[in-house]
Parts: sequence; structure tokens; C-alpha cells
Amino acid sequence: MSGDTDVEIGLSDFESQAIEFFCDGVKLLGLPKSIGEIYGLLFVSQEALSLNDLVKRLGISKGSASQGLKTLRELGAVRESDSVEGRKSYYQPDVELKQLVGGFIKEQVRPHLESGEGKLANLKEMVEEMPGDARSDFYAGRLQRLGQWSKRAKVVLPLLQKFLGR
Amino acid sequence: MSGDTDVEIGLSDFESQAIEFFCDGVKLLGLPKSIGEIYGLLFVSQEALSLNDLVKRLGISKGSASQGLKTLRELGAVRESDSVEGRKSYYQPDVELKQLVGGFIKEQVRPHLESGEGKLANLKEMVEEMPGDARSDFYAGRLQRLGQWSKRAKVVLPLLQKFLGR
DNA sequence: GAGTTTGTTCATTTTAAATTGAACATATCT
DNA sequence: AGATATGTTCAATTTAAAATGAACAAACTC
Repeated sequence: MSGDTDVEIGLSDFESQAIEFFCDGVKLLGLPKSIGEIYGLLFVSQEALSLNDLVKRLGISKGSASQGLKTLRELGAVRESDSVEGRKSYYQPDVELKQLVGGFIKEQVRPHLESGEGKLANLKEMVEEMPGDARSDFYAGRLQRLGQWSKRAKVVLPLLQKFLGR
Repeated sequence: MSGDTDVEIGLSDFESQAIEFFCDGVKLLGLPKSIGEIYGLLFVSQEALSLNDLVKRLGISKGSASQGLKTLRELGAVRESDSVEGRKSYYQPDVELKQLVGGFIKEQVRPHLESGEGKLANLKEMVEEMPGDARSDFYAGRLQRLGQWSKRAKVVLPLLQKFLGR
């Protein structure tokens, strides 16, 4: 079979600008531009798009598109549309802010927080092994504060999600 | 005069690990490592430190230190200690989570949100100039959703700050 | 089963960002 | 004033991150 659907090549003015909007957004989150491009194009497309659609319309490499889609799926920001026709997959954006934020927190923020807690624990051990003088007291105080930070963050994140949903 | 205070050269094990902790943190926020190093060292120092102290102890360049301190001051994460002795300035960290988050939101997040709103307005204009068909209706719907996102964010940010303070 | 389509992986290249360091300005001291 | 100390700026370099594209694997087609 000839294969490809009749997707336009190149981007309309509207599409380009919308995509740029998302590129800015993901940069703020520390994600690569290509992810903004992919999500952005999906966001302004009525029909689900295949990997090859993305490659052709955005003019990015297959590698970028594949990797970007993988990240977006892990974040829960994109899902395969279930119209199974052959092996080819088509992708759609999740447009619920709550879900998007939730995925980002789960995949990007929580892991950092957790590894941070580990490091904090290490530091506390180091201080306990110090001779108990003014300096070690100062360190202990600082570490206590860091512990507060981390606790606060863990309380606030779910709250944040709750506020964003509905 | 000979000039320099008797700051150690090099970093203790404890200091290095604490600094690493902060480097991870600022990376999550999309800030350069040097900023984590500077803030980290100030955070675990009982005495205020001068620019030159930072250069020597961290082994970074004067340029980095100056630029990093500037950013940290703008964020409100660091302030000059007011012991005026000659021209030399000494710096101390602000260790209140509320202030830190507030500064970050004000300096890094809000500007992005605002420029985003501008771009959204542009996109809305573009849609209004389109012939009113199914496609433009779809676009209008999407843009409305983006407007919701942006509104939510503006409501949540101050709330977030409030929850983090105390 | 040969040929095609679809998608992933990963070594290399490219691009963007951070760091350096030298030149400069500005204040301080004697 | 001259000499020294402090701090900023910015072009050049270094470093880290992202994009590419070719090789590969897997699934479907005829």
C-alpha cells in the first residue's frame, strides 16, 4: 500500500506559533524543545498523528520523535489512540492540566526529592560523627531546616495537584 | 594590608556533599550549577563570605562568582551582610523557604507566564480572523483550554507561597 | 520467505548554555 | 598621586545536552 495519510507538509502560521508557545513552556520545565514541538503539534491537531507524521510535519529526526514520544508517554502527556490498523500507532495529547502536572511531579520532581532525602540522611550521619562543638551544632540546625523544606515539599505537591484538578 | 580573612582553602567532606545537594536542587529549577555551589557554600557557612572567599574555596572564576551572586541577589536568595568594612561585601543566604520560593516565582515563573499570555492573545486573534468552520472551532476550544491553564497557574502560585510560609 | 513499513537505540554531530579570564571601572589606602 | 583591592562585563572557550542518522529489530504484507 502507498502508506501515508494525506497530512500537510510544513506548518501553518497558527500551528507554528502554537508550537512555539509549548516550546517556551517545556523549557521552563527543563525539558528539550523537541518535546514541546511534538506535544504542541498534537495539541493543535484534530486527528491523532503517527510518528512519521511528526517527523514530516515538524522536520525533526525519527530519533528525536521516537525519544520525545517515549518521554511524553512516560509523563502521561500523550497516549496511543486505540484505532488499531496494522502496527502503526497514532498519538493524542492528554489535555487535562491535572494529569499533566501529576505526571510531571511523579516522573520529574519526586525522584529528585527522594534522592535528595537520601543525601540529607548521609549528611546527618556525618554531623553525628563530628565532635559536638559549636560548628556541628550549626550544621545540625541547617540540616534540620533542609529537612523541613523537604517535608513541606512533600505535603504541598499533592495539594497542588488537587487544586489544579477542577 | 595583607587583606584576606583566614578562610580555609578547599572544602571539607561535609561541605562538598552539602554543596552537591544544592547543585542537584538548582538543576531541577533549571539554574546553573555554579549558583548551587555558591548558595550551598553560603548555606553551610557560619560566617558571611566575600566574593573572593567564594572564588577561592569553590575554585570557580571571579566572573562566575560575580554573575552567580547577582542572580542570587535578584532571586532574593542571598543578601549582603551589613558589616561595612571598606568596600568589600559579605554575603549571607536567605534560608526561609517561603522567601526563596517567592523569589523564584517572581523572577523566573511569572515572566514566562506573562509572555505566554501575550502569545495566547495573538493566537486568539489569528483564530478570529479564520473562516468560521469546524477547524477554527476546534482551535478556539483548544485556546480556551490554554487560557484555563494559565488562569489556574496564576491562582495557584500565590496559594503555594502561602502554604510554604509557616 | 523476501520485501516493506514501523519503531528503537545509540555513537556521532550539532547546538545551546555556562564558565573562564582578561580588560575595564571604581573605590580604598598610604 | 600611585598602588592595591574589589567587583563587573563580555568575547572566547569549554562543557553539557539535545538532535541526528545509520544500524538494527520486530511486525506486517504479499
